[in-house]
Amino acid sequence: MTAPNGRQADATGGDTVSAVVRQWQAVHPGLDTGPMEIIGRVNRCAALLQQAEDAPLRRAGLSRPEFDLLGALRRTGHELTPGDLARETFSSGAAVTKRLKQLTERGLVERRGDTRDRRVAHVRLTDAGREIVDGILPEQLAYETAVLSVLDQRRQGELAGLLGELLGQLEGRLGALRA
Amino acid sequence: MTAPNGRQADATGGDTVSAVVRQWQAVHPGLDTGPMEIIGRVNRCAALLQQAEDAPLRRAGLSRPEFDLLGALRRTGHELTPGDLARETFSSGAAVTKRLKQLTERGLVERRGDTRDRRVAHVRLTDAGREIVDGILPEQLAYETAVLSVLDQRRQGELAGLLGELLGQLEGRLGALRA
DNA sequence: AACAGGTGTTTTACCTGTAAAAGATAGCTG
DNA sequence: CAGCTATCTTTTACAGGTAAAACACCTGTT
Repeated sequence: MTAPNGRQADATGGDTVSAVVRQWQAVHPGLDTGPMEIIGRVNRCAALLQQAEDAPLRRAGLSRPEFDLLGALRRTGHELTPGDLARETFSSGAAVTKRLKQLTERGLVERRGDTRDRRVAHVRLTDAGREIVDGILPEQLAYETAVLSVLDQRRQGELAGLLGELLGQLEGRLGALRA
Repeated sequence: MTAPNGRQADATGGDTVSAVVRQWQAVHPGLDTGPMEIIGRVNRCAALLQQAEDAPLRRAGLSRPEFDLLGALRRTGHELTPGDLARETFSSGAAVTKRLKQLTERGLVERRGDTRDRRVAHVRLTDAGREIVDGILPEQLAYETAVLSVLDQRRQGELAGLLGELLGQLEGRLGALRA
């Protein structure tokens, strides 16, 4: 039970999180460690997936946040303001400013000022920008498909569904809880 | 369908990820967006949960990485070297060094050199360190329980199980895929 | 018209993480 | 035992994010 070297054992106890949970149980018996089994795993999956995920992006010299920004422009299909991009990519305005600076220098996006309201800028993909997104996306998705293929199709569907429910609820209520 | 303001609609389409997927489908019809529905959601859930999760920690003036480090010491129950801590918390050695510096200054951990091998250090919790972990952990878990309660018990179990399977596979194979 | 307050964006100062190199030490090998 | 290589940890240089302040500009009010 006390997994000697940190090596994994069977199905439900095969990840590092369950080993951590076992350790906590030994130190604080009876502790309700239920949340860890979800939150701990979500965090760890996110970390591992991002690491793996970045491989195809790196080849194009893009970080994931940069790709997210370009992707937002591509999938909406129209110009977005820096503020829109911040909302769309869930990052701060300041972060968007910095990324836009670099992406503009690399010629992947262009900006123009609004004619009516001179505070706002409109950002759009250049041809090079659109090409790079369209080139990477399929590779990216293929790579992700390969990574996820460790789970059979049915489980992938279940997982996607459950995560969607959780995320929908969190997005709706988190503001409420935080207040 | 094109959700006007970014507001969510029904059950399976209620999160931002499904809105993003719909946008991609409109631009690249037929694209296999399956992976996004898992990976995108995992990433976004992780981001939201961490944000929410930190609330009880902040009251104790700890960041999550700091708490993870202290937690590793607490749950293993014995001294760990910086290298052990890096492995245990999935962070780089350099990051551990920095965190240890701060935690030592705050009197939450102590270090002593190894007598045999003078390269290695051994880190342990001080009484104050142990108390802070034991004080926060229940609050932390209670908070997480509340956040997750948007999902009923059965779904939480299913989700934990699926994530465990995925994580177990990823931890086992990711090294292999990366090679 | 002047201004008060609000909004969109950028700047500043700072904090934390990383990769790569440096530093220090162990332990094998000829 | 001198030297080589491997290991553990820290340092350095730097990239990238954030919060808060600063800017620039709009808009409704008086």
